[in-house]
Amino acid sequence: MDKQLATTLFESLASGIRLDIFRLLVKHAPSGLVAGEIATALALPPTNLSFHLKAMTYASLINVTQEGRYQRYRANLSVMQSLIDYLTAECCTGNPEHCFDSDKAASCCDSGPLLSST
Amino acid sequence: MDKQLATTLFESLASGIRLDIFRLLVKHAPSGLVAGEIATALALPPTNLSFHLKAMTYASLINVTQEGRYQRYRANLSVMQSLIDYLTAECCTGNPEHCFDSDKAASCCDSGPLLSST
DNA sequence: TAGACTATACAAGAATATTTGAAATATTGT
DNA sequence: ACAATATTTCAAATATTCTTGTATAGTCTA
Repeated sequence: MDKQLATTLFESLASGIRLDIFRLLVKHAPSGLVAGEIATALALPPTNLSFHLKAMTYASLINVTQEGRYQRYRANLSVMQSLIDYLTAECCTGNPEHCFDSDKAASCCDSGPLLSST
Repeated sequence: MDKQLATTLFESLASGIRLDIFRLLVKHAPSGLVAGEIATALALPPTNLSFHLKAMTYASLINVTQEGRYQRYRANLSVMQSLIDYLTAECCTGNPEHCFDSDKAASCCDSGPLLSST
């Protein structure tokens, strides 16, 4: 996770429409949805949806596979996880003990629960 | 954490400059930095920095306190934590068992480690 | 192959964000 | 009060993103 990817991912989430798309796909993980289902669910014109799906796919926030004439989209949950790691890792590079207030610090910077599985 | 706030926070992180600012402030938590120090560290013209600081402050991603003629900025780590919660909570609302692949699912959706402190 | 269906590519305009310098505000020190 | 310092506000130029319609490409069924 470098800065460029992180920025691109945040851009992908920084629009109400794209956030809706992502959340919809997360709710429908792991089967995903085809473009038409997303368009219906969110009441979006197909071209506009396609514009956002393309941006999100380029950012690797979602994945697409072809199914006949349909395009099936799925949330890329592992890159999302990496982004979360990237965000929280920051708080450990400097002064872990000061990162969050007491209890939060424990969950972020110790070998404890928060995002430290690897 | 509603959608509006989440979108605003993502917008705040969706620029290389603002991401740099945030990461810099996270590294300097909890003391923070005054505007001039940030401008020097990132080699930014003061007006441009001010523009971004204002946006980030409005989004509540950072906080500001006045110190004489200086403005001291600090990363708002708890709102960041809420944003992470918001992101990962999504994967639990639908099909937790399918959310991440096996091991990842455990860290995200069980009462286990990941972001489940509350 | 024809015809229907799904989705994307392209292009133009509308809307929004970014950057910068000049001016303004506020505080400190003499 | 005056000059110096720190930062913000404002306005204008530039750049980027978003939205939509039309046209295009691929796929399915008969």
